[in-house]
Amino acid sequence: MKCLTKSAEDKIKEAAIKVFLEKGFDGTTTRDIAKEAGVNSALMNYYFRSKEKLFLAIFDEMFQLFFQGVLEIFNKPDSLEDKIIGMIDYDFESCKVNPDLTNFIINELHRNPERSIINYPIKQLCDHSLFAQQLKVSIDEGRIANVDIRHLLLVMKSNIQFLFQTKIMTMKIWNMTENEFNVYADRHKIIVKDMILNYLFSSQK
Amino acid sequence: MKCLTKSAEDKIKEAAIKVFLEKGFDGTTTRDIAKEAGVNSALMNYYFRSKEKLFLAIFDEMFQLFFQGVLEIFNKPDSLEDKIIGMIDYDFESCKVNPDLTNFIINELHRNPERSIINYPIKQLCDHSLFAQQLKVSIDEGRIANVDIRHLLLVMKSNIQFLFQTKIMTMKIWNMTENEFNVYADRHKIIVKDMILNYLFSSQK
DNA sequence: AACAATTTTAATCAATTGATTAAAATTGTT
DNA sequence: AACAATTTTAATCAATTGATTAAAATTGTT
Repeated sequence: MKCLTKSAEDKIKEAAIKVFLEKGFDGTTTRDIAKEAGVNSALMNYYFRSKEKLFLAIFDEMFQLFFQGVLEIFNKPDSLEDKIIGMIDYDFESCKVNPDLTNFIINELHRNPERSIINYPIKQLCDHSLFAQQLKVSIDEGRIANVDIRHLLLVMKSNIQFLFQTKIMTMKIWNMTENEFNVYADRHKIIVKDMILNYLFSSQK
Repeated sequence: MKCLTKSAEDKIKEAAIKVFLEKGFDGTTTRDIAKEAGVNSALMNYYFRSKEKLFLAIFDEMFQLFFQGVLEIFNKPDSLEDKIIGMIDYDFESCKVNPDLTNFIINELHRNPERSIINYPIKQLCDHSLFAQQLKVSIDEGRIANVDIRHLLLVMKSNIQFLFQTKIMTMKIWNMTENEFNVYADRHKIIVKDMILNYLFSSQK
């Protein structure tokens, strides 16, 4: 981003991110993307060769974004408890900023696992994280419940992501306004934090 | 289903359920459905008038199926604790039988909220359920944590549905086989049950 | 300024899509 | 059996889709 005017390639990529996330691969036409980018529709093929290649160019990036909260906090010098709280807060805010992301990742992986290739080494980054180490020590010392890191991460992600994934459904079912949903979501976050921390720290079994 | 041979209309509807759930509205062509049903592709329009009307004919039914576990257990004569366990078990098994359902409902509501109309009165059925009443009594008597039914239901659904929604992602990230995932899922169910019951029953606050 | 390389455009392509039509086949009723 | 109503079929439609092409415009280099 060293020039003031974005290159056509960047404009297409940014437009692709926006439209793909909104409508999914199947619901997106190459003309949608060109229009959103404000470029001639043949340019998409000039720079990216095909709709599928353009999709590939953005998918892994979006996948990384999906795990950014976890990854950023993994190696901070905070306590285990603070990290768990931090990850939940981070995911919560991310879902507000980027409401289509979770659905996009899950749906594309579900619809076309072969196309949606993941290059990002989550497992390695996780296994070698300070977080994993802190968790192991805490378990060994009997300070928290014996729970594998994969289950812990999933519980955190499930409760926040699903809350926002089902936002429209929730609003329809319970007759909520946008504001009422926000209150509901804030309350839910508190419950989820309590529930997870309570499970980990006060129920040695 | 009083005749041995299914009517074309039924065959189309069944095929529509299968294909729509697999590929979503955008990813499905009317020819896909006709082929799956084994009927001439013009028959779809003869019986349902359009792709969208056929979609509407199955969406509400699928939405109902999504909540079937909860609804079936709501008014059973079991204890609150048994019902919570029962709902988790039911959802867990449903996700195995119908792995596309959660994604379908969430994604279609997300993609096109206007098209995906919900007629099923979840709120009424919930508010007037024995479950809601049991929950209220237990809270009033101080036997469980003070948590609104909407949060409780969401926590149960989140942790099970998201587990299966992210099955492919989980298997890719952690390098799991199908069998390893099943072990992982079984273990996760136990953790989720423990966590929820523990939060409700042993942490009055 | 002259030229080559790169980028952008308008026009167009074949394939696919949701949908319609008119005729054919089947079914039910008298 | 004769007939009308219903169901099914093959053929076809216009619109949309991802992609290509050849020419035009722009940019960078000498």
